[in-house]
Amino acid sequence: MPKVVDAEERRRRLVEAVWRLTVRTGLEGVTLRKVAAEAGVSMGQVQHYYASREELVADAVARAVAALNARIEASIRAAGGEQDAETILRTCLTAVLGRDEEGMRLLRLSVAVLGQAVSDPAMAKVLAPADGELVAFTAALIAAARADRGVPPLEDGGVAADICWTLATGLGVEVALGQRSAEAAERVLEHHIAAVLR
Amino acid sequence: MPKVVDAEERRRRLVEAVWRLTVRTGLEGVTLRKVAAEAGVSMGQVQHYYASREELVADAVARAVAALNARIEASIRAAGGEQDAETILRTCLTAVLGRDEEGMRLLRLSVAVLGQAVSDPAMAKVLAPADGELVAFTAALIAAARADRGVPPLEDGGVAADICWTLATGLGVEVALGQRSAEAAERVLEHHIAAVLR
DNA sequence: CGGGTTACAATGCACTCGCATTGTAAAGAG
DNA sequence: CTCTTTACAATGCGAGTGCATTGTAACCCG
Repeated sequence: MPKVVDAEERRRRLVEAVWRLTVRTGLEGVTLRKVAAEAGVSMGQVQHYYASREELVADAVARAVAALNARIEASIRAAGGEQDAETILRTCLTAVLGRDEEGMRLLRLSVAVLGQAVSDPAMAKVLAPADGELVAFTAALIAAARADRGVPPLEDGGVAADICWTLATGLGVEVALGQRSAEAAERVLEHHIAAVLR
Repeated sequence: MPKVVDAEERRRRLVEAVWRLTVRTGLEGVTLRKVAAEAGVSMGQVQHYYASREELVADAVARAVAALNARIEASIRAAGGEQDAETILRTCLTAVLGRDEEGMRLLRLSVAVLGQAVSDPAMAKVLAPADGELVAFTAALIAAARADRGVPPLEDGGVAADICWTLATGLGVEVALGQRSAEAAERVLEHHIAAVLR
C-alpha cells in the first residue's frame, strides 16, 4: 500500500470548501471546479475522493448535520450536571441560532440546502430537525424546570417541547436569512421559554 | 399597434410553469428551455416576455409571495366581521400551512426559494415572513381574544404575536419538506394558541 | 531494486446553459 | 393597398458543466 495520505483530512478539506461555496453562492453554485479551486487543489483530487457531484454534496450535508447535532450535544454537556434544568433548556435551544461564526455558517448552510430538500426526499430525511429522542429529552427538561419552580406539570409536555424546537428552527431560518439578528432571536426564544415555565 | 395579445395572461402562464418546475426539480432545475416546454410554448416566447432568467425567476417569486399574502388576507376577510377574535386568529395563522393543494404548492415553492435567499439578500427581503403591520394586527387579535376570555392582557403582546408567526412559518417549512402533515401542524399551532390565550 | 498499487494531474468530450441574432407572420394605421 | 410595429420562432454561439480517460509521480512490499 503506497503513497499513504490522510484520506479523512482530504475529504474534510473538500467538504469545508463545499460549505463555504454553498453559503456564498447557493447550492447550485457548487461545481466540481469551483470546489477544487476553493479547496486549493486540482479537480482530479476531487474526483478521486468523490465519484460524483451528488456524492460530494450528500457527504457535505451529512457532515454539516452531524456537526450541528454535535453542537447541541456539546452545549448540553457543557451546561449539564451541576446546572439547573432551566439553564440547560435555554442553552441547548439557543445552540442552533448561530451565535458564533461556526454556528452561523452551519445554520446558513442548512437553510441553503432546504431548497433541494423540497424536491429531494432523501435530503429532507437527513435534515429532519428534532428527532423523537431530543424532543423527549427536552420535555423532561421542561418538566424538571417547572418542578423546580413549583409549577404544576403540563398535561402535554411533548407538544410543548415540539413547539420549542420548531420555534427555534423557525428563528434559525430567519437568522440565516439576515431577517433577524442572533441576539434578537435569542431574546424571542427566551421569552417563549419563560412563558412555557409559567 | 398590431398583434394585440394578453401579455398578462402570457406572463401568468410562464410564471406558473416556473412554480411547477421549482417544486418538482428545485430552483436550479428551472431553465429557460424547461420553462418553455412546461408552459407548452417556444423558448422565443419566454425570451420575449423576460429579458433574462433572473428577471423571470424574480417575477415568479414576487407573484408567489403576493399570492400567499392574498391568501392570508382572504382568510381574514372570510372569517372576519361577525366571528370572535380567537377564530380569526386561528384562521389566519393556519392559512400558511398548505392545507389545500394551491397552498401546498405556494408553501413548497417558498421553501425551495429559501436556498437562494441565503446567498441573495434581495430575495431574502422579498421573502420577509410577517411584516410589522401583520404582527401588530395579530397582537391586537390576541389581546381581544384574551379579553373575550376574561384573561388579563399580556405585558408583551407584540412578542407573543411574533412568536406565533415564527412558529407558523417553522411549521410551514416542515410541512413543505414532508416531515409533518398539514393536519399535524395545525394541531400543534392550535395547542400553542390555546397556551397563549391562557 | 524492480513491480504494483495508490494518489493524484491534465486533458478531452458530449452536453446544456443563458442569451444574441435573425427571420417571419399578423394586424392595425394611413 | 403598403408600411410599420408587435409577437413570436428558430437557430447559433461561447461558456461552463459533470464525468471519462490517460499520464505520471510517489511509495511500500518483496
